[in-house]
Amino acid sequence: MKETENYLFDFISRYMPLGEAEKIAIRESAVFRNYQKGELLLKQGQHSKDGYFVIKGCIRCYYVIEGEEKTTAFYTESETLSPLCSINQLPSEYYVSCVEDSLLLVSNPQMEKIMFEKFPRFESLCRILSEALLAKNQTSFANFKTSTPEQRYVNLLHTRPDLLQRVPQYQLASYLGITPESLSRMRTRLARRNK
Amino acid sequence: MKETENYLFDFISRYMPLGEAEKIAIRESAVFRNYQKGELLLKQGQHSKDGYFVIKGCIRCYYVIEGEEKTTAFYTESETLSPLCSINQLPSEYYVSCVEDSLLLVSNPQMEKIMFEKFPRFESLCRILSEALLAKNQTSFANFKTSTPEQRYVNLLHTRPDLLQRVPQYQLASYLGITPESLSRMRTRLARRNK
DNA sequence: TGATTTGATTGACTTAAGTTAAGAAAGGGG
DNA sequence: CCCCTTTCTTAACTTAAGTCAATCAAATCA
Repeated sequence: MKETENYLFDFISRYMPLGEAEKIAIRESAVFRNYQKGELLLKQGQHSKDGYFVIKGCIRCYYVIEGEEKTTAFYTESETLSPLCSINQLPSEYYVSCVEDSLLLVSNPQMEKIMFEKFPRFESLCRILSEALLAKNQTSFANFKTSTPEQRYVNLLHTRPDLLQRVPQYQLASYLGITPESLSRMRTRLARRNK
Repeated sequence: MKETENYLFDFISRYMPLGEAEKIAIRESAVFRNYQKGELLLKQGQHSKDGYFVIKGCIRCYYVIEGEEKTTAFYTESETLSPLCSINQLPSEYYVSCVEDSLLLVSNPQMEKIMFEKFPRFESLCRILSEALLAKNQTSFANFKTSTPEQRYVNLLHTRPDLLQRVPQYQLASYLGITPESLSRMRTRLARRNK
């Protein structure tokens, strides 16, 4: 457990140095949980305000549209899945499942509220993190819009090469906005071209 | 000016009720600025930490890729453009320009810091707003990924019908992830189909 | 191990997007 | 009002993605 706490502290300190008292507070209230490969953390229709910070493993968001899974996001080590429905109070439109056995830090607004009251700097931290996530998300979206499927794939190859190993190809396909068949053909096309 | 302040207060109060002292503080430090149609608020390569809240008008983000403008976002009344480069300190990769004469509230981290120190609740507000923006952005991205160009266009027709009037079609095209020619053909296709 | 499920590939065909180029329509400024 | 710029449309052609179906490979499990 010591190790996973240090992992978390290292991550946080990239954004804000932590005092001892604050570390203790986190140690006392942080909830770490293990999930198994294939486990569902959230189903469509459920109400959940939980957020997840990935210590180890990989989780995935997907929609089911006309019976088809459409994967929209993967979260791996040091990445945060923040809930979409916490503000509007609507039921979830998507699923969250575990791609691998994973260790996650789980949070929710009630826990955060308590922490913010005790340590206002945590709210500062969360604001900064949230702004950073927003910036990252906007950049990814812009990148997606301005690229062809092939450019997206090549880009993924460079920016997150691990994903190609960790995740089945049919999930990557919808993540890239195409069908599994198209991705398969694209790969053979690229292989032929680079030979 | 009274009117534009009230507009801002109304927006904020959707998220958090404001006390009189807080309203006064905003009144004293808020910077409103008018921009003309076509004016550039940010150029590629510039360093800027300014954020913009649109009181009236429309602004647009676009990249220039191989000489082509690729529009990635429009911001209209009550929407916020938060800077992407404030954290990483990198030069901007995109442009921001005014689609129409616009009235904007301008902010930057220095101003925010002063406000946060005087009124910690502002930081709370900014955290909440930022989380809401993140959720909205993630939902838009997921929607984009899981839709065909045609579905995106039809969806835009329903969710932001005003944009089609305010913005030239070639800018909408890249916003939808397609070329102007494709959008034009798509429109005739749809018109023929619905007749 | 053998059987079953799951994931990846391939092929044939359809559809729509990208590209290039030309011309028409609309809008703004003098 | 006309000219010029900007925006939109149309056409012909190329390319690649979607779809459906069959097959192949690999992982899982009884």
